Amino acid sequence: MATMTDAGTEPLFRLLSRYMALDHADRVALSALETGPIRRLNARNDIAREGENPSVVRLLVSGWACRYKDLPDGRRQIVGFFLPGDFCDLNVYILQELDHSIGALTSVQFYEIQPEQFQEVIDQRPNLIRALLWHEMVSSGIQRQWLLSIGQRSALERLAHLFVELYYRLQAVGLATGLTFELPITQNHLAEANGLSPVHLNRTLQEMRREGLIELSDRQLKIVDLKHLKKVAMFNSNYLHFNRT
Amino acid sequence: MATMTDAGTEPLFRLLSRYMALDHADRVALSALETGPIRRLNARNDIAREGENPSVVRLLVSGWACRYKDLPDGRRQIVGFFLPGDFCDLNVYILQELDHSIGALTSVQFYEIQPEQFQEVIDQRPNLIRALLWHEMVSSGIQRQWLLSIGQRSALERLAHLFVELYYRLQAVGLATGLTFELPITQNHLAEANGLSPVHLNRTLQEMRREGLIELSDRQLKIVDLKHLKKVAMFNSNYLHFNRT
DNA sequence: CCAGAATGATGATTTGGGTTAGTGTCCCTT
DNA sequence: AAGGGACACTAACCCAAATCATCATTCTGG
Repeated sequence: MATMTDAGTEPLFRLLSRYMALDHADRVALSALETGPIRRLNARNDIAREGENPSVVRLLVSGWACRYKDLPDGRRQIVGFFLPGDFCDLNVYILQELDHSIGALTSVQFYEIQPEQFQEVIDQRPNLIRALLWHEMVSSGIQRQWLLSIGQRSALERLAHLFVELYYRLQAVGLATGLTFELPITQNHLAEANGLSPVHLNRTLQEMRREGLIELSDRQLKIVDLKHLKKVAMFNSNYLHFNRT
Repeated sequence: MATMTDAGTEPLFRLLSRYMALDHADRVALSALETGPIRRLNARNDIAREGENPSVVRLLVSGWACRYKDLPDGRRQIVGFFLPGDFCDLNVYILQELDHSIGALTSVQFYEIQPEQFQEVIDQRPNLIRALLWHEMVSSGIQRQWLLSIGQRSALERLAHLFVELYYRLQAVGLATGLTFELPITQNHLAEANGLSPVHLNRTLQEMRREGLIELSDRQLKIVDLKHLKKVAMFNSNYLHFNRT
């Protein structure tokens, strides 16, 4: 499809700036990650498979990807979304074998960064390593929030919560305009992320439209009533830790 | 009730040894964490509350605790169990405000370790910091596995999976004898961890007994047919990363 | 030592969400 | 231009798990 504008490491820089004040030198250091070749992959392809031992760190530049796990009989659970500016597998530093897969949900562009190169960048900017660790902790907090959602929230509450979360995350990387953002994934993906059947996800979406919470068409999601949506979702933004120190 | 034997840092050492070969010097370094006073707390009390900013690292020595999140209307989801040898909040190094609570499920004993003291110990043993990071990654992998369970597995599969996971984890810290281990928590806790109602959890437990998968009484869980249990749970141990490098 | 919680166990009934089985529409691809 | 996927959407029916209610123990705190 039409190549999206290549935002480079800009989304990442914006994201990390939500956690702590970064300066120009940090910005420059980050952009050093852009030197490698950019990789592209189409939707419905895997970036990495469970069991593999990736040797590179991947930085998503455009498009959406996800972490997912599947069962032998085909059931699949998306356990997290990767948005532009996210690293897919920072844990490659510690663990060797992936216990989950990483899939492209849309066509994606990403950098494959060699560990040495990555090391070099963070070694020179202690602030960056702190911000990156912070982001990893936030990812872990998002997982906990999803567990709460899937374990306790109803379908409507779950979906409402996810939309608010995506809104905040996309806003942090500059991908929301007002209360509208692009939601380039399918209803099937949303169902897999929320532990719901595609049929029921569609029903829930209709309900949200009927209730005047959102508008969704042509992959554009518009939050019509943020306050109400947050109330339905019982949304508390503390877990995103978007508060600079 | 009767105070359990104080195992000190032994469970932690055993646990970390599952990830990488540790030597006597590592063992000695870890035991330096035992110098502080030991804290005790009864079941149904919180060790830390969401919103707090803990200033110490807590190492659980005996008893079970959990990480949980709750909703304004009282619904509660346990997002992870802490077993003896687990650190409750290593992330205190990075984030400031807790986005979840930590509760004692049984009476517990734990050390409260000052960050400086902790730092001192790991600074002298690079192997330890690596093993601890590894364990954090494994915790994160367990969260993903739970997400898969709650999102996709049936009640029976979920519970079977949890029991196998607990068996492996308890075995790693020396708390399983053969295929039997102490399960000191209530059915209510199991329900909250699995996103099920207490009633249905009880029924599922009955079913597991009927099927000859487990025996459970007086807080002792005996896995009668591990192979079958793993099959029912579609259990794949890769996410525990119990493979030394 | 007693009253009131917890805790485990079951039956009866209800419901949120799953399953099955379609429809129509837009792409791609060849 | 035709055939085949994806994808969004819907209706009818079904079922796994929630709710509500009750009862017997066993803790446990005052």
